[in-house]
Amino acid sequence: MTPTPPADRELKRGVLELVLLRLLQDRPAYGYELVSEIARRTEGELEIKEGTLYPLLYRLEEQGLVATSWETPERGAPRKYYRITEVGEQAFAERTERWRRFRDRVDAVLEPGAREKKGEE
Amino acid sequence: MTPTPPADRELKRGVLELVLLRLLQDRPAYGYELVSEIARRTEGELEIKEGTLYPLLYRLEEQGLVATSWETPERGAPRKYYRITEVGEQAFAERTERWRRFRDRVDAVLEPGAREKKGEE
DNA sequence: GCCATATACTTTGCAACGCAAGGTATCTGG
DNA sequence: CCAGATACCTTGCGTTGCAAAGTATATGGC
Repeated sequence: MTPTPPADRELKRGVLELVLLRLLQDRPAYGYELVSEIARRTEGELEIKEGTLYPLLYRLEEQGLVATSWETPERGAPRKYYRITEVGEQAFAERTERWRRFRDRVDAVLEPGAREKKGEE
Repeated sequence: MTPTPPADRELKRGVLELVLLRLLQDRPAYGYELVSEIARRTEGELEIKEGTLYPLLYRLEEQGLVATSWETPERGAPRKYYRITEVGEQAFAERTERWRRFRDRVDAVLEPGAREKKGEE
């Protein structure tokens, strides 16, 4: 018996990058921090594991949407900070638009009262 | 060279089954018909190919969410009709709820004005 | 000093699923 | 008879979330 059916796995695909870019818009952050930050900001709905986050960040970096820099705090292990780039901002805008269109289309289909409304009956 | 990077591909995952169940709520339909029906009802946003649809339908059938029956029209090739089951109706309700929660969480994070609103500043 | 624990990053291998590409069979029209 | 539309099915691949395991540094208790 799963505490809360984590069947949402597939739902996350396609929005995780978008969500990450959004978080980095507020301020640069390091990976380990983002794991809990995502869970908090999405109220656990999009909780991800390290095995998901790091490859995801590498992809964003490859695409030039984020840039990195190592920083060594007074105490604790070194951190790799990620910040959003200009290109990343543009990508964020585009992908947000895409998400909204997608979301609206799905909602329109799900709408119980929709039922064709094409005119004919 | 992909004409338009099908980045939306990943977005579809997780909602396609839901959308299919929704369409079958209106009336039973056969596979080939659903390909164009989905495109029409979602204004092309969730357009899918046969290579996607059929395996998807098999999965739904395995899960007992839809049932099938062959029908041979007066003219044309035989058709395999899919209709939603009782279990399918329940699954639809649950998954719709899940979609709404997911959608709202994503929207809440994207919201430009959100910026923490935790109380502290 | 040593070891458990927490922090922080990385990698490997697996499974799910959309899709391109190809295949089969039936019917219709020229 | 054959081209094309209809309708269904299958194989193989790429992407990506995740479990699991590994590395390294710092801290506190003994």
